Amino acid sequence: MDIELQIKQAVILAIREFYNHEANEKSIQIQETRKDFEGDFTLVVFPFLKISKKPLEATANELGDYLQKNITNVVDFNVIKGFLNLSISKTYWLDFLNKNYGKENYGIVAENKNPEKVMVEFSSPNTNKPLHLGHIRNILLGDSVSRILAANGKKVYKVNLVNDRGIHICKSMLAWQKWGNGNTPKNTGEKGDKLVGDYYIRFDREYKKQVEELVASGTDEKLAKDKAPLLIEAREMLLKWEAGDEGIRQLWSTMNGWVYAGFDVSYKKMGITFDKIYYESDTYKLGKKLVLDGLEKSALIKKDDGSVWADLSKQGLDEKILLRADGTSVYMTQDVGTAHQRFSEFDIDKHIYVVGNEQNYHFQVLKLVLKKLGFEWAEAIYHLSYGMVELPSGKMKSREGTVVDADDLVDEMLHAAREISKEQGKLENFSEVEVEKILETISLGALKFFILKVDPKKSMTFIPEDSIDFNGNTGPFVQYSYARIQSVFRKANEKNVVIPKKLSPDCEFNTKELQLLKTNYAFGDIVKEAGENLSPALIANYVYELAREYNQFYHELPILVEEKKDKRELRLFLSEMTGRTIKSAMRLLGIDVPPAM
RNA sequence: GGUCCAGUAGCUCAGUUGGAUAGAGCAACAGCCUUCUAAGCUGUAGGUCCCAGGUUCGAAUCCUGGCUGGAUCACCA
Repeated sequence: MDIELQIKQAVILAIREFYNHEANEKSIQIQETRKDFEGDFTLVVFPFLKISKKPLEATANELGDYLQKNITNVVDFNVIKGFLNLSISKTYWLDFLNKNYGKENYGIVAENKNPEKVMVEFSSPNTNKPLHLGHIRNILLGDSVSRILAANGKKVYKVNLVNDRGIHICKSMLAWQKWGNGNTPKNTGEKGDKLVGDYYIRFDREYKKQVEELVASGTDEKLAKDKAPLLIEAREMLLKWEAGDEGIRQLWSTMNGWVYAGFDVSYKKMGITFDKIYYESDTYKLGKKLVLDGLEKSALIKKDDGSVWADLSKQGLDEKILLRADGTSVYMTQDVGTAHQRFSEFDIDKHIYVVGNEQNYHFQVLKLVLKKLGFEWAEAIYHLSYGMVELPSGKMKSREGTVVDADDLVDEMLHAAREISKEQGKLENFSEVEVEKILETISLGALKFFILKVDPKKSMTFIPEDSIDFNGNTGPFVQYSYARIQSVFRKANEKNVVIPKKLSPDCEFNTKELQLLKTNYAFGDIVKEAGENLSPALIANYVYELAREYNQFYHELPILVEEKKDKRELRLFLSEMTGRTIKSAMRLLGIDVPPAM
């Protein structure tokens, strides 16, 4: 049984016996002992003083005594202030090692027989411009969260909802019609999403020019923005699209096709896949029927002009429109529809939306509307909200060209990895194919780790130089530690050192070995907790700690030199455990594992 | 103005849900390559945890009030 649980139960018994009192679980706090003190686990004694009616020292000693006598694995204790530090026997830790040694995926739960089904929606790009750094944060979070959920035994569906319709697409289409000269990705060699994005920018430029001209000729600015000829044309195009105009539809699907080809390249570069891709052009009419049903049940209200609203004033919000006066639907209506469709189609138990925090209000409302409509799964939707990615120079603005393009960024990371490796002569003994593979692994690992280590809900600053740095709290450092561990085994093998299947019971630890062991011990809990909090950052920061412990440890303790046999075996054991834990953690983050360099 | 989120070292970030003397990396300084990979390790320096109250054995963490920054408050998606 888990030692922490064992201690907890013993404490309950002790309190019942000594003080004739039923302690509630929550008052019993057991934590890992801080490094500077002796012991493995610490019981906080303060909460029991009122019950024991005895001085601090006496209470702590009494409890410590009881635990030592009643739990075989508690071999010693000491009391410092209100903290009871318990030392756990070496046998317990050895058992832990021996038990988990054979597990290839230590800390990861296999898929249950009857798993909870979770859908994760992420990426969700518009088809009028290429992916940028903001999308990268979204994509990496979505991918990583999916992996963490899967590692907790859930069945995960990764889905993408492409926003392929609307006025913004029409702007790109119109600009291409006017100034495109028949350019295609094929005849220009340009990536499709970039090509289309260029025309979106072109539209904006020409549109601004028109607005300026109108203002110069005396038109009110607000009016000018609304009445610029280009915008009117784009609106007309959208109407035609909605009416199913064949020519427009043709152009639309051609240009979107270019964009998808471009996106595929970007996703592939990042190693991202989806189980299903939804298109808004297929789903934008969904939800209308559900809203009308809700109206019938009087869950919603109809105004004089015929528009339909949800009244959320009781929940502290205002009213939200769901159907316009002309009966057409809005974004919210659509989301109600797609959610309903997904819950019935996939029979999912939970739906996670990875969407930026600018939509916090939207998802708050969505949940309330679903509840109003009477769907019992309304509580099962979760908005994984994340903050913006800013640059040292400030915010990214796509129209002002200050965005960091996703492909460019990945390429730059690769370039930096190449330069640094060349400079240090790290990859001299590898073939060209191997070198390319390693560089890709490292540069992508650096990017992913840099993004994921930050708490999702916080906005973050992306510093290009720091992201490319391979020292310190970075992906390459974690990969490096793993590679070193692999190297230990390779060298051991060369020297015919056999790694035993089981450690002998008289194997001794020193403090550093114990530290590393305890860090490994925590991994399973971290995975579980990260799943509950939907936080890859937790894993990232943890695995960095582990890699650091490892590096400090092995720096001082050569393994393969002459020393007592069981000591050597213990270290090989620890290496392998640590290696597996690091590898598992990297996989949860979506970071590739490098070979032993 | 209403609502939500954030504020921790010069910079970028952790801080295990209220515990012991608040931690890393970067940048600065001083060291460590015949040992397994120096993409590393050791040390020095660096803190009003935004401010003020409150809750209690105990607060970076919880509550209240302020300050600063961000998001949002569309018949856009």
